[in-house]
Amino acid sequence: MQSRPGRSSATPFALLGLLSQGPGSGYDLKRRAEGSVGHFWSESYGQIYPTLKRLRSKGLVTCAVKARAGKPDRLVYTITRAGSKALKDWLAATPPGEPFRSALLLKLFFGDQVDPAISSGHLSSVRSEELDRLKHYDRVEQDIRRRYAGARGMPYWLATLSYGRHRSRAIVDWADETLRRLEAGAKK
Amino acid sequence: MQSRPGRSSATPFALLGLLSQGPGSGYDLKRRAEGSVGHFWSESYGQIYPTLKRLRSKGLVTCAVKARAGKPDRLVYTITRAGSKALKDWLAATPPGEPFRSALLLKLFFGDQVDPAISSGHLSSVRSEELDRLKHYDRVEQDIRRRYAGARGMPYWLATLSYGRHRSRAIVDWADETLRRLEAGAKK
DNA sequence: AAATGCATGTAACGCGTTACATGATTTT
DNA sequence: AAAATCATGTAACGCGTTACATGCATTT
Repeated sequence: MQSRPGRSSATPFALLGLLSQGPGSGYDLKRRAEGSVGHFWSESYGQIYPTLKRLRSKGLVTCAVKARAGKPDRLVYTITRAGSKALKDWLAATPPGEPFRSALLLKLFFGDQVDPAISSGHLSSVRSEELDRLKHYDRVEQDIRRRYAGARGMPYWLATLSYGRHRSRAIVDWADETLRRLEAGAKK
Repeated sequence: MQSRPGRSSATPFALLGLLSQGPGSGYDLKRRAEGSVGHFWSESYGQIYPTLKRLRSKGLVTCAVKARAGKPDRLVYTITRAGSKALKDWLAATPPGEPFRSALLLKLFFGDQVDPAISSGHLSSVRSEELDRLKHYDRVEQDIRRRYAGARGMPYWLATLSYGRHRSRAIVDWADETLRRLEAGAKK
């Protein structure tokens, strides 16, 4: 799309991507996101509903009202040819460098201001969080291999999972190494 | 500090942390940040100047005007006892889980919508970016070891650098692995 | 009777970046 | 003569989250 200087948001394209896997309501997309791109992407309703309306006004999706007895109406969105084109163009564009900000590293960086046990504590915490994540990834992998066996997207889905594994593994290793070093330094 | 539900920003504490290493103006702090926490934290003037004023109104820093012939006046901020206390309290508090969002992974996840060469291209790009970063980290390490030899904070500064290395290394490994797998899958 | 799930949406808020405004000095 | 550096700030904007509002159905 256009967009002056800084502007740009991946959110509309995340939604188009999810819709490329099948029509759905805003509510659906939220749940679908949690069960797939959830490890590295999240959307809130405050983003989803307005964005779907904008996508519709641009002709990138269509919307149909599905009334169902007893339950609330659903607004089911479907991606259009134009939407599919827009998605593909975005996918082809070089992703922006991701500026990363870490409060953990900030705390660690100023670690000499506090008792070393505090920094060690932070490190131990993230270490165990990342170990939990690694276990979680194992479960997710088995789950999607079973549920979507043979799907064309599978290699790509597994690739994003693998990223998570490498990332978590690296953090665990770093935490171990850093805990050892800080301990050794304090003992001196 | 307090702060209802969602609120919280590490920015004031990043500035307090930088001021704990010595007094400085907003301009100074920006440059100081770039040369130290720059790899994992950044602040813009739009954040720095208003935040310094707020810190001052809370008594966490003091401000003195330094006039210098020829050059513009400087507003030099100094951390107070109360500021130092606030910083230490923040450092001791458990850092929040960091929600990470990646446009790269989003593009890769929907990779089956486009030519595989596009995903491979993205992977190659990040791979070489991270390799560049690794080289950069080497230079930075030599630099700070020389310039600040013996400093109390050194082990902590090196720890954050090490994080960057582990992270970059992991991304390179992942990219290599993923490039191989996608290639193998396409050939089948 | 209360809580949870389904389903859609809006309003308010906070954070952070970018762009702009100003103005003198020094470097190219 | 033009550009970069020093130095401080404000205004506008965009993104994203949280909280709120509504209302019916099902589960506890």
